[in-house]
Amino acid sequence: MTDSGTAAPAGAAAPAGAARAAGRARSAYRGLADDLRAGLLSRRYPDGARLPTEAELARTYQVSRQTVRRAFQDLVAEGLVHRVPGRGTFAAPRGSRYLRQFGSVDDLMSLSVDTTMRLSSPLRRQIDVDAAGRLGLDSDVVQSAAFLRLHDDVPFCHTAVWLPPGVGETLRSVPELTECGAVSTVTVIGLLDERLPAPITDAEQSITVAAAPGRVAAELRCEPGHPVLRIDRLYATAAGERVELAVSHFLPEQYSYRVRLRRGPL
Amino acid sequence: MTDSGTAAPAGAAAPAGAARAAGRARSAYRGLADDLRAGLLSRRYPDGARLPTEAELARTYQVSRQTVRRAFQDLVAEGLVHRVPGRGTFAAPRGSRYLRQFGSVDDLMSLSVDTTMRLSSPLRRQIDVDAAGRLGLDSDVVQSAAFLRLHDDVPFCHTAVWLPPGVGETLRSVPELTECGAVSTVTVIGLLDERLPAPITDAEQSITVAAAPGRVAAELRCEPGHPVLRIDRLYATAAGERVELAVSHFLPEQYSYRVRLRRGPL
DNA sequence: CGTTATTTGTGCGTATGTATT
DNA sequence: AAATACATACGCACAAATAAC
Repeated sequence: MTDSGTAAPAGAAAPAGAARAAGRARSAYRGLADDLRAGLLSRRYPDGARLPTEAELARTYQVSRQTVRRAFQDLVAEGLVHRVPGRGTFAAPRGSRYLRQFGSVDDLMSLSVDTTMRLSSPLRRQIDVDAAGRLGLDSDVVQSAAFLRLHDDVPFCHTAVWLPPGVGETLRSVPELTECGAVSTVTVIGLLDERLPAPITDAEQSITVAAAPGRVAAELRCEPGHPVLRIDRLYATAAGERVELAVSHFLPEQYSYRVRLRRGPL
Repeated sequence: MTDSGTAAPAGAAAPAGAARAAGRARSAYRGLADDLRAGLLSRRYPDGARLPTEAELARTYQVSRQTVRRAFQDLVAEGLVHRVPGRGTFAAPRGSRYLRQFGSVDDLMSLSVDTTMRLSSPLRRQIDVDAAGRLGLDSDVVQSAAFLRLHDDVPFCHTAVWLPPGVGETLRSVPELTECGAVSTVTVIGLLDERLPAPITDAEQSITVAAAPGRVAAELRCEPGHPVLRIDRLYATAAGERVELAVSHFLPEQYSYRVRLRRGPL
């Protein structure tokens, strides 16, 4: 047999043929990719393990080989598998465990899994030429807030955020950002992603060393001028609209930044 | 007309029909992706500009619409374009200019575009339990070297590298790594990529702040203990074989690390 | 050594769905 | 309502790499 193929000269595209009990539909290839991703992250496919072939998956999932290929394209792009012609598809080493899976925007959003944030300066209107410039605004008006991030009640990071006025308005009713001292596990970027019409797809980071400014040092309980890791992040939508500038100072004694990089073409 | 399509019931795959004067072939969709990528990086498509439609590209490049789609899939994965159903395909903002295009392994290889490296400690066999452990070796034997990276003859980074013995052997005949004081524009990772059988596809980074160790400080001409940006990089092949550990100390006054992050699924 | 079977890679045609204009 | 444009899905043919024989 050449491909898979029962007969069906032209597949009706229908929501996606196969079963789908609860959740929303998604597409066939995404569903398959989700399944495989789960297997990879859960170590059901250990490091280096060979995954089923395209033909096998096409049979068991009752989809065409092309659909299987489409699913694998995403997994390759995510660095979860690598493929070798004539040999097969293999689970990429090191699934997750103690290592941050991959430097992605979603990672930044889920930073809060085992940390909490405590608001130290509530969201309010402000004039800031520099921040407005970096956000690409015409005027100098921004909205800004500041908070600490804690791990086991110990502060390890101070973050200040600046938002375009319109974007800040959408967060006006969020108590986590308006009541001084509020403790929560939200992230600003997570809140924005739920409220903005366009999803946040890009983040630009700049990482360097800085001397802790007075106020930051006071809140982090270190001496002013103590060397800290400074990370600036500028978030944007796919269309390039900049929606948040965040400047964080991390205590290096308690934090190191990890990323995993992949190669471009394949 | 539904798709593109002249007739040709079953396309002969042939090297790829169209023109190709000099270089090696590649595939049709990669060639198209290369062309579009060049146009995007060169600002021929400015920020937010709308690119030709799938149908248009299929016509002008004499390929099927599927092939155009395949090319766009890569560009989307690279974050160079974003697509909106019913509207079109758009150049992602901020092509390159003063900003490092994207945090990828290739970036690290081409770090040397406007910098030079000067060998301060030639490649030689050595015992190092820690490095061997991080490289996943059974024995404690490694090969190691150290060098400075210069910009305008000013050192801004000190790097030490450790290699598994077998990997180090492949670099034995490279004068840039064996003659003390040698000045060049190579990168260790670039040299390895040319010589190893398997390509290097992964790099894992850890970034933190450190006090400059004595020897590093002396070579960077700063006081010992000066706060510096420390970046550890562990390179591996797709199969997970670790081939190089590099520990770099950057003078933060002259260097900041920039990365651009993209969102996972789309 | 070549032959063959397996497995992924490339290219194309087609049909249909959905979002936007 | 219609046209445009991207998204999904399927099928097919052949190429190229790999491994087993």
